Formats: sequence, structure tokens, C-alpha cells
Amino acid sequence: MPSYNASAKERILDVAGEIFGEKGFKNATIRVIARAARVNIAAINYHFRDKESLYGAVLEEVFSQGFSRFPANMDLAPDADPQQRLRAFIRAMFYRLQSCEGWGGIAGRGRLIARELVDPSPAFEAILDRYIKPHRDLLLTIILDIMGTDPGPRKLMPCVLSIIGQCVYYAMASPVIRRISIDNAPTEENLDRLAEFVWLFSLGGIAKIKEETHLPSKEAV
Amino acid sequence: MPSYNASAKERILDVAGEIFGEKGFKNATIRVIARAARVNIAAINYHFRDKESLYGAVLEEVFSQGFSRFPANMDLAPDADPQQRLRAFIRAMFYRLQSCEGWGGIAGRGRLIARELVDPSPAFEAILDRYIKPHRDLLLTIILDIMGTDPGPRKLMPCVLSIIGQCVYYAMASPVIRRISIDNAPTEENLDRLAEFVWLFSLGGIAKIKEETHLPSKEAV
DNA sequence: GCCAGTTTCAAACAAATGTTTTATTCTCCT
DNA sequence: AGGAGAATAAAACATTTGTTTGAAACTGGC
Repeated sequence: MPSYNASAKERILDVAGEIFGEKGFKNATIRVIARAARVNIAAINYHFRDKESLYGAVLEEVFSQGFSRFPANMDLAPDADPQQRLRAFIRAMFYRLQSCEGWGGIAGRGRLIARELVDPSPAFEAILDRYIKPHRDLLLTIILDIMGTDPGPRKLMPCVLSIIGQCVYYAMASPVIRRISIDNAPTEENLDRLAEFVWLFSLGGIAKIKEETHLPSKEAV
Repeated sequence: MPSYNASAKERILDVAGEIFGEKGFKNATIRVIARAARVNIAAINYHFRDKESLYGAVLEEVFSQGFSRFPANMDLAPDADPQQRLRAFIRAMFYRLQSCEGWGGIAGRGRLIARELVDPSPAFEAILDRYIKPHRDLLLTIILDIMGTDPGPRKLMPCVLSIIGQCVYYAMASPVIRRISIDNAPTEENLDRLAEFVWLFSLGGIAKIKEETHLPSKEAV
């Protein structure tokens, strides 16, 4: 995070992430961003051409930093079994999405990603290829290793989506979750606890899916 | 769904749901809504005072219709066991969120709800009390019935969120899911298949959580 | 010391957009 | 038929907002 005396370009990039995340692309105005970055309005267009390009740069910066600060194998022993790899994957996802050091939880950049999932901007296509798809593939192999056998794409991909869905939902629906639940402040303790829960829940889910897959006797429709 | 010859007010309400869902509140302009509803711009302000009130009316209408068309006990036998009640709950949620008769999946009103989860509008507060919270409480009792014993709020509420999270994620991230997965068109067959998957996955998750809860021997930190 | 290139600044521009106004048409009751 | 109230239409208004412009200030190298 750029300090108070960082260059104008860095300050803009940093502040824009916060404001885009909080307000969304359309509601965030370059005037507000400029004021928060202590910069003239024209400086934004000078350094980033236009608002949309600035947004693209922010998106790339946010993903790059998020994945390098919290890689999917965070705190993982080199010889860890697939269950522990899943645990690390989920925990990294929680920290990346919600911790202050990551995408900042409720008020911060996490919502920027949430918004992209709901309606992706043009700049998101590159993010998909560079970050999301490799991340999905990693989870795919972890699940395959846990199961031991391939249940086929009709079961495997939903496993991926169910696991990612849980992680993402906590982050993207946090404004509502805070209203219908409690204890969801993104403190380190809560993130660890929730990640642990989602891990166990998902292990149970994977086991159940595997069990049902290898009991094809019930209904051979 | 109001027919071609419905009253102007009905046409506006109907069309506004579609356009708000597709573009979001800020990006949807009353001029576009007016043209699509074959109505003068001023008619919107005449019938709904201002844009924000129109949005509030749309939100209420969307939730009211969604929950009455697909109640959480959809197709459920009166004497069903808690597992079947969970199945119906999840299936109703998928249909409500994604089917054409419901909130219309990808291009339709489903994304309106997704946007509300990410950043709720002032009008959402009432929706929370009238629809979301009772819905959450219903799921709470179902999970309690499945488990048989109360694992405490630290385990119970996350179960709710994990289940709802899976359902919502399929709907709200559908633009991205379509890109990283396949077979996710909201046809009746696919919705049934996915709901069935999420049901099994969640049953496994609940079982695992229950199992871990009643093995408190491992680490009594 | 001076100059080319870079960066910052204030002001203005043009387009979009929610809202209001005023007039006209429609509807229905007596 | 007539008229009061509801509904619709066209135009104008006031703001907001992304972008551009042209000048000023700054920076580093000769």
C-alpha cells in the first residue's frame, strides 16, 4: 500500500481500488478519486487515459497483489495430503477476500471482485485467464486427489463451484450477512474459524458425493 | 407477467424489473425504461414519484412474486422428513433464482437480487424483514431437525450460510460460471440436477459438522 | 543557465440524466 | 353533454460527470 508520499500514479491506483470497491464503477466518480488521492482531475486522464482504463489497471493490481500475498498453498507443508491442501486453499481464499491485508472485506476491494462476478467488465476477461481459471484447475486437482477417482465432470465441476461459492458468498454478501447473522467481522480469529468450518463442510460434501456416485444402483434412469 | 395491453403502471413495473436487473440501478436510465414500456418519461415520475421509489416497488414486486411462485416447501409432501424438506428448500431456491418463470436467471431479475446482496439499497431493509429473515429461520429449523441436536450458533448459522451461499453463487456468478464451466443454462433439467447436487453436498456437510461437533475430544483448547 | 520532456493545474466543454412544468387528452360519473 | 380528475405528452431545467485544452510548474541532463 503506497504511503502518503507515494507518486501521484501510485496514490491514484491505491485510492481508486478503495473507491471502486466501495461504490462500484459507475457510482465512483473520478472527481472523488482525484480528491482522495490529492491530485488534479486531469492527472487521472494523464496517467491512465480514461476512467475505464484506470479501472482495468486497478483490477489487475488488486488480483496480482491478492494472489501473491495469499497464494492458494499458503502455510502449506510441502508433503501435505490433499485434505490439507483443500484446507489451505479455502483459508487462503477467506484471507484474500476478506482480510484487511487482502481485499479488505466489507468496505474494501473485496466487493470489487463481487461486482465483477455479478457483471464482469471488459477488463475481467484477462483476469479470468490469468487468475481465475488456473485457480479453478488447482481446486479441481485437489478434489480429484481427495476423491481418488474421477466422478465425471457432472459431479466434479459442481464440487468446485460449491466450495468456491461458499467462500465467495461470505465475502460478497457480507453487508447482508452482517444483518442476519453475527460474529462475522473479518478478524483473523473469525476468518480462521469460518475457513475451518467451510473446509469441514466441504469435506463432508465431497465424501457424500463420492459415496452417491459409487452407489449407482438406486436409480439407473 | 403483464401482457402487451396491461396498464402503463404495470408495464413500467414489469419492464423496470428486467432493466434494473440487467444493468443495475445506476446504469438503468428512466428513459430506457420508458421507451421499453412504451410510455412517456414523465409517466414514470407520475406513477412512482421518482426513480428510487420505482426501484423499491420493483424490488417488493420481484420478491413477492418469486416467493409465492416458488415457496420453500414447493412440491413437498406434508409429512416429509427434514432431509426432504431441505431438498425442497434448495430446489425452490434454484428455481426462484434462476428459472425463467422465477427471477429469470442470467439476464433477468436474478441479478437484481445479486446486486442487492453486494450492496443493499435503502429499499432492501424491508425485504430483509419480510422475506429473507423468515426464510433463514426456516432453513435453521430444517438443519436443526436433520442434526437432531443443536450444535450451537457457531456451527448452525454457518451451515445456513454455506447452503444459501451455494445456491446464490450459482445465480449471482452465472456470467463467470458460464465462462469457466459448461452445462449451466438454467433449463429445468439443469436446475434439477444442480439442486440435487447441492442437496447431497449439503447433507454430507451437515453430517460432517455434526460428527465433528460430537467429537470434541481432539483439541480442547 | 537553459531547454526538452514530464507532470500538474484551473477552466471549460459536451453529453447524459433525473426531475419538473405546462398543456393536452382521456375517462368516467352525473 | 359537461366537467372534474386522472393520465399522457413534449419540452425545458438543473446537475452531474467524463474528457479535453492550454498554460504553468517542475525535473533532469547538457
